[in-house]
Amino acid sequence: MTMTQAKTLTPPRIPCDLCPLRRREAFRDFSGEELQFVANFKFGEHLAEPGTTIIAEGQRHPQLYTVLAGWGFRYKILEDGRRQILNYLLPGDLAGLQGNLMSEMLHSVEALTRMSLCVFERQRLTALFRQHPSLAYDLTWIASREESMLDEHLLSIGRRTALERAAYLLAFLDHRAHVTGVFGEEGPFVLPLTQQHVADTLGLSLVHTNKTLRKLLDAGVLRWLDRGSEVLDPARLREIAGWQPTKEGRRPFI
Amino acid sequence: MTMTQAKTLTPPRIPCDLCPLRRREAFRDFSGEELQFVANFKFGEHLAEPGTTIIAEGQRHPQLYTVLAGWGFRYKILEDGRRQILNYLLPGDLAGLQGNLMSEMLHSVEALTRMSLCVFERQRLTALFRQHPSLAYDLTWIASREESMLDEHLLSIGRRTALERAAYLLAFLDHRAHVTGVFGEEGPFVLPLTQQHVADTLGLSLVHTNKTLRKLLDAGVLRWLDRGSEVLDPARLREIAGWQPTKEGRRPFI
DNA sequence: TGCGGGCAATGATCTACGGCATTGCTCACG
DNA sequence: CGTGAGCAATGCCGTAGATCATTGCCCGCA
Repeated sequence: MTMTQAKTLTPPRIPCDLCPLRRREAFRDFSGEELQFVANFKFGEHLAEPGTTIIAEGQRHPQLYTVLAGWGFRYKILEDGRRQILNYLLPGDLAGLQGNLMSEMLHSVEALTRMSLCVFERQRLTALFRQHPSLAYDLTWIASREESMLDEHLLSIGRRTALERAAYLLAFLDHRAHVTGVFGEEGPFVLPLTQQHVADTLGLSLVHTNKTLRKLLDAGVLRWLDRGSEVLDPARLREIAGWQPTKEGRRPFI
Repeated sequence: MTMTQAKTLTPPRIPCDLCPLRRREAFRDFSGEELQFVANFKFGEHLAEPGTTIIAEGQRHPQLYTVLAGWGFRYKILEDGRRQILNYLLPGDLAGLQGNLMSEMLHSVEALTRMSLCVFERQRLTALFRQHPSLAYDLTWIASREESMLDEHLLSIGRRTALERAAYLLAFLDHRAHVTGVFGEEGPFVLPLTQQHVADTLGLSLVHTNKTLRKLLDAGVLRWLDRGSEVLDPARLREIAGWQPTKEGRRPFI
């Protein structure tokens, strides 16, 4: 068994009342009662190394995850190997809700950086719905938020040019990364994607992605590092993309 | 005021216990108690003529809809008018849940054929969550199902060729139409899309869509009518698309 | 010390798809 | 009865983006 396949499921180490997400401005805090329930709901923690598969398409997967730290992504593949990245997972995001609530997973999830995840049991979802309507509501809210992101991605892939798409993706990720606080306080503010990830998200070939990114680099709105990029001029990037982030207030998480 | 802009909101005419969806095989029935709540939850009915806008992007929209009959679609547009159709609405589908639960709509909804919709008030959603966990669960289930459809669309637009995409779309719609029973008992089994709709769904130009469809017509898997098409060979179509519908049991609706 | 694998850069060619323009049909409407 | 709008079909040409191939760099590992 190689290092990257190692599965780590430890009992809760960070108690929920010290959950790092609670302190962040972007997130809504729990009421005392909710906190108590969630703490009990929490089943363990999972540490995922970069490149590790967290959820595999086609398998039954009895757990749900909330991202505590790090970057991941969801994807699907065609039989011949063509891969489409559907969305990225950042702190506060829920993984495993997508697709029929209880049956086989319809997509895979992989860690982009080292991630830590909060693990819940799917089974206990019904208890959550029965006992905590406010949390159930949050869950629906989260699902509907994911949907609206997918809507935007669909618009982007379907109707934007390669340059606009690339700008959109990076603007989108950079914005989300700042809001959720994955970067940490002081940076560096690096989006940890390879060009292959970008290509698989945009529905472009690797070569063409490289050439498209080059235009953004030459325009000085972006810097490419090894295995990642840094947005230098978010405003310009959004302008190229024809996209603006929608202001949101504090959002819920589970 | 022209005919196509007319808005019709009538009080409930079909009582919920006679709801046509309840009789269909694809849908789960309510318990007596649930039925009573939903009947009370129901605010009215809405009749939409073809081409009519039901929900407009950017507006606050205090209602939710469940499709009772007919076809509709959700879409977004870029500032310069490029349009992307995100998904289609068929009987049993919920419209208006996507996007942040309570704020401005992030997409538009338009009727493709004459539609009848069941109208609910968003505000009363909290009561639903408080009083009927099972229905709340269904709501989340529905949202997560919509997500998985979007995932598939994203895969399709991002990674399939024009021919595969077209085959996928038609196979997908044909399958869903049969399952939900929009076609009625005896047909005709016509997907009521223009080639412009197909193009805007697939992220292709109108001309190229026409040429791509032509290949499917020539192969005999499809028949094109005025303002619509009929799938002649579903199996072949799925094969071309590299897609199979996933078996589902009875699904909930609200 | 050399070797292979992951990542990025870039040139050369090919093709899938977009954009433009025209035609023809049907149907609604004055 | 004529006119115009919506929909589909199709030919021509240009281009965005795919595919193939090569190079270079860095790093982990034998």
